[in-house]
Amino acid sequence: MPELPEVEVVRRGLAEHVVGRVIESVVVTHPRSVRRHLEGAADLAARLTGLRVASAERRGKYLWLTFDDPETSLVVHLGMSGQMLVQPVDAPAEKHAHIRAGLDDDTELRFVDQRTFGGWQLAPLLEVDGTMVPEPVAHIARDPLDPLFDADVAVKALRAKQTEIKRVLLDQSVLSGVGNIYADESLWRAGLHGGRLASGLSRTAMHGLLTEVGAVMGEALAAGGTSFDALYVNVNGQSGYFERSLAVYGREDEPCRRCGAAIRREKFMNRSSYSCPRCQPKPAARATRP
DNA sequence: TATATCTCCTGCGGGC
DNA sequence: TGCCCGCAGGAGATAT
Repeated sequence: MPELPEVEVVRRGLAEHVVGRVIESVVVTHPRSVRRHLEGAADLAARLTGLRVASAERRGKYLWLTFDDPETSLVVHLGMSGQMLVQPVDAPAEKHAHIRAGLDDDTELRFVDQRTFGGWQLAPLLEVDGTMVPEPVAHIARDPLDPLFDADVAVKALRAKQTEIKRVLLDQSVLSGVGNIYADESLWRAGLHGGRLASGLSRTAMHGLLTEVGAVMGEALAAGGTSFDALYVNVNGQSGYFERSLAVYGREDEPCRRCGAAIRREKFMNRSSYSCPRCQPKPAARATRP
């Protein structure tokens, strides 16, 4: 499941292998992968063809390519299972390769997506808070690895929410880049249960939590990301190693690495949450939702 | 307006 | 062996 570190690994790969290349052809074989491009697959293919890639950018979990045509950007979201692979043009197509863009160096940029939650779309660039971003990314907050990330602003936005802190961590319009895995890891490091009310945390506690979010993401990025299966890989098809460093996610009934208590798994927002019952005590019932 | 819930999708594993 | 069901979860749509 690609979160910020995994997406950044992919962005770096695109910067190395795709920037400077000219797109010579585009073939879309699964319409759902371009469902957010309302003008349709043929329009996307026609407008991409002939463009030279100028840069690979990222905010949170969104990726985009810019081109020598400053009016256009290609926005990519990997969803749960999306991959951006750079392969020799004659390499066998992957089972779920839904978009193939031929480049001018006899390679292909392929969008492979088993669960089809991700996709490509073309969008104009807008200036938001002093930074040019594609229109679909305009509502996404800066992420903790953004050089212009302001922790004080983020703490204020997080504490303004009258709901559980984990729900707010997953809200990309408040703080971007955090998904289910790193939310659980950050909360464990901060010693906070995800059911705590965001507005009930002190500034100091929220700053501490943000510090842990940045730390866990930085460590994951250094390890090349987290991988549970073949669904997350970089542009060369290689997996990361951070899974080995996860303290709580996916470790139900295993001992907490801090206190030894058995890690618990709970349902939250129709997905699993992992925490330590001793290090992360549940808040009073009034502030907890099942 | 803010918050909560539903829906999309596919492959895997477990149970029968 | 084959079928059914639950699970995984990002984010937009819809409901409250």
